[in-house]
Amino acid sequence: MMENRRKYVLDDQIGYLLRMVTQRHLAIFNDEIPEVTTTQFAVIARLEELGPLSQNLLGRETAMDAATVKGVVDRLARQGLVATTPDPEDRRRLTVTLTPEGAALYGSRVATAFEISDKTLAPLSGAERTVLIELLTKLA
Amino acid sequence: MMENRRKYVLDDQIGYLLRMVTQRHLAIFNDEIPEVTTTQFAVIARLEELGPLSQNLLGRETAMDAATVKGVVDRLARQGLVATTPDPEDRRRLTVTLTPEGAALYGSRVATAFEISDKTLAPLSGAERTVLIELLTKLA
DNA sequence: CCAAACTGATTTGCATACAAACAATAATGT
DNA sequence: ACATTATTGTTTGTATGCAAATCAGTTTGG
Repeated sequence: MMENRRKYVLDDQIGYLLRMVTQRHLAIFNDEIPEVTTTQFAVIARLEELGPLSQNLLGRETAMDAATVKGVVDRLARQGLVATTPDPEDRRRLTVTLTPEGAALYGSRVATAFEISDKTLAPLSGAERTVLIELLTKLA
Repeated sequence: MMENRRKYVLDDQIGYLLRMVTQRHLAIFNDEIPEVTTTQFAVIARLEELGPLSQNLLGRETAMDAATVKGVVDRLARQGLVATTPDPEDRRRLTVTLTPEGAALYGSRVATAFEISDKTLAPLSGAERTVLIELLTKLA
């Protein structure tokens, strides 16, 4: 008698693994860069890379929906790391700009951000890291 | 003149990739099993696997902290999928039990849960899936 | 035995995350 | 021109997720 039905082991499910690895990564990030969160840093990095963006476009560039990006931008603005200005061309738009303080934070923390990625991947060899990034990219 | 400093490309960072893959997975789950969330299903699956557990232990078994698991259990209890009873052995403890309704939901949805994992991994070959799960397990 | 340390649960506060509904504005087709 | 449609941003509601503080109950060391 063969038991053919696979057992649903939570720990083997992709969703559960993603959640746990994310938890570990967030903890490392929070230790190393307590001033901002991962999402806030993502916004700053994109603004540094692409220059001023409308709030909606910024959301698309950082994989956040409109409601989420609004909250993130609000909190960054409260910290003085970004500024928002109305767009005279399109009165619906809100342009989000990196402030000098935001740019300074980015400049002083990029190296640490790389270290955070390294620490997260520390249990893997170099080759394994490359494979993992490739596979996750296919799933993103 | 070699530019030696690596550029911080958000899309290559493990944290950003994890967030995007998780988003895709959550969307698939929500499509297929709208009655409960991924975390709620994780709680149900663990209770099915291990039987009644104290709320704190349940949290450890599902990688949720005490505050988070309380919310999840409360919402599951409101839906009648789990029940909580005080533990006479240790008056601090709250025992969480799967109700018949919860067990029925699990039974009727496990197969779909497998399909969800499959759909999430659909862009990968069988060999790639195995590798990915192995690598993520090392990072969890 | 009993103070100190520990554990279980709750609460508050903050930060994502997404769905749904909405208002204002812009673009489009006829 | 103008009604339809689309886009941008805001708001509300629900659900994680974690830190920190607190309270109640249990265990342990001297």
